[in-house]
Amino acid sequence: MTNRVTIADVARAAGVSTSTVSRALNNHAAIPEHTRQQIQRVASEMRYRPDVRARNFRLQQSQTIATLFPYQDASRRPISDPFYLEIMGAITDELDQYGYDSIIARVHIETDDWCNRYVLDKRVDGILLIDRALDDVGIHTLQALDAKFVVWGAKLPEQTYVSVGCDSQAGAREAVRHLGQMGRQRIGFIGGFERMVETDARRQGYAAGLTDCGLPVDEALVVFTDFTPDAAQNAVHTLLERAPDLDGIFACSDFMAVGVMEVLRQMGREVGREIAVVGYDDISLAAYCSPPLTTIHQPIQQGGRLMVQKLFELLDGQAAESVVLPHELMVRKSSV
Amino acid sequence: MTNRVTIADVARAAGVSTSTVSRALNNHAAIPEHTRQQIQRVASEMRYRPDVRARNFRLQQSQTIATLFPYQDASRRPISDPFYLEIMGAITDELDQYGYDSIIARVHIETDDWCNRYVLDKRVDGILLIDRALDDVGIHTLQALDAKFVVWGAKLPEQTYVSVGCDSQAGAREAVRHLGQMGRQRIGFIGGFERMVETDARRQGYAAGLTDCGLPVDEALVVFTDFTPDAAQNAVHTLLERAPDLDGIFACSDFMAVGVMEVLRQMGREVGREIAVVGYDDISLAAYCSPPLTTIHQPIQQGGRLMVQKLFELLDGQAAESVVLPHELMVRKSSV
DNA sequence: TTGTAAGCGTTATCAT
DNA sequence: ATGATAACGCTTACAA
Repeated sequence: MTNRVTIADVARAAGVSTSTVSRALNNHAAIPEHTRQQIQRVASEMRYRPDVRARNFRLQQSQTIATLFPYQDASRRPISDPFYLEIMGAITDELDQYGYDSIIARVHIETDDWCNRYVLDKRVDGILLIDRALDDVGIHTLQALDAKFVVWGAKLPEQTYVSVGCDSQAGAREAVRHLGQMGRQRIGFIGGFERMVETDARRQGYAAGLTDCGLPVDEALVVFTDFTPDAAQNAVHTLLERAPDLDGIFACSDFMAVGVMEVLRQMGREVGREIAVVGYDDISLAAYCSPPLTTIHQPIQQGGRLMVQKLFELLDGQAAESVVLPHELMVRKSSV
Repeated sequence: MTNRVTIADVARAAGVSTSTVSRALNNHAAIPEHTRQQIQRVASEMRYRPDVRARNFRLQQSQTIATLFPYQDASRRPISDPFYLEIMGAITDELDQYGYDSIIARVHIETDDWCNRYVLDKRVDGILLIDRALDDVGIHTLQALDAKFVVWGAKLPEQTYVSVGCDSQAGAREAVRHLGQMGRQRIGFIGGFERMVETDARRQGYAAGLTDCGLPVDEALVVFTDFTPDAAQNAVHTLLERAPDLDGIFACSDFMAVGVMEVLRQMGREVGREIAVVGYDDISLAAYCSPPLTTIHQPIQQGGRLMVQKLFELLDGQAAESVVLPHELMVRKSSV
């Protein structure tokens, strides 16, 4: 209904062929300077804009990438998790620099039919996957399809694809070691879906941290649940039933940790003094909780940017390397 | 490099023409049941998938909508604001039901060149705009282009487009009235970019609420700043300098309110008793702050869903009506 | 009921 | 340096 001005209209107005217009507009070398400027002037006067659909179709590209957030029915980390949102923002901003659009969607972790939708249907040129399952069927399919994608997370031993992220195991280990150093003896673990890579790694790091401190690993102190403050609150009750002498909690995300702190407050247990709490992610609100939350900082902005850059290397036919980003323990009031 | 199976391949394999395949795959009425099934079987055996680019191009559609977040350089509400993220999640989920993709992007409030990118370039079929400026150039352009779009926010008096959202003025008024009823006398206002519609409306509601309570409106108690916790912290300092007897603060977003509470805590001022704080949005963390944050609840999920539905009505050629959603004062510990 | 052919708007090949 | 023309993969008149 609008934009009915096509390249043919411009060609007619400029008295040349569509090929010449196309070349002029794409700064083709064979077009002399003055012809190019002349055609570009006509085009802009006519308010001509190439139809990206036609262009992408012809060029067999999409100029779009998909940022996908896996979820699992039972333990569905909502897309409203601040960590997700922050990395989404970072990715979107970086993509914008490249003139690419970004599709955001949630995909079920147990299936790979979304690979069809995004890869086979040619909806996007590449995929950014935020987190993954231990034996991720979607990733297998992406590889089988020879799709270009980058995964958020640390590089796994046998990994044959590109990932960008922090070493969750090391981060969790450091968090728990910190709790131990503060004199905590009975430290609980609250994680998300057990089969997600990051949760699994943090679970291992938790155990390693306890061992580092000479503390026993008690399975009763490990709870897996939803990635939500609500679920985390229930987990706290469970933990306290199993271990009334609990004096420390390591939560797999700040989003959860916030719920943990709130329920403790409601129970009249002073966070920091009675029970220390450490989270993960260092979302922007972490420093503003009360008490401010001790957590493992992940360079989210940098990570998002890097994922995009790596993806473009892949799209460019290069062999990109995975990168493990540094994390940092942010000691705040919730644990001291 | 993959998916090189086109409709022509299927036609050849099935011994029919491409038109017949196309019709069979699109459940065209003229194709007899058994032929259809036969062709569909062949297609799925060959793992055929239509190229959405080609299909959309031919159909002159995009099957994609853009969810755009306006920002302004000076007062750039970051896309990481939990409210933005939550509504983005709601929209994305609803869009998924329709089989549509959602492009997420930030657009500068002072320009309208993004209209070219999304509308003229035919990148999307419609637009969801989250918030707007008082005299929004982008919206004017969208209307001039006859684009299909829905805006988040309450319906303005002269408004000739569709919007979905809560009545910010009424919400703010209620928030401030609540503070007044709790005996607060010196209530400050911390808002975002002054020329954004929602901030402006809340500013007006703030004044109305004060008047309702028989309190004077003091311009010195009104501060406009960035939509971030950091900025809100500075705003608190400003307010306290101007009015050391400040006993209440109404912040335009929970994201800001969290920063407000933290800085007050750092200053040793007890939130709730000494200074009451009320936020806006009721983001998922609001109930988990400490103290839990009194705020104006907006039905974000419902709002996102409704925006999508309204947009599809427009795309369908219908004349959709704006809808004002109910808000609700959530009284929590930060104000009592 | 099915096939032929045109066309969506662009770029690329091959001439000239 | 530029213009015809084909082609990208699909849908849809129009014919048969």
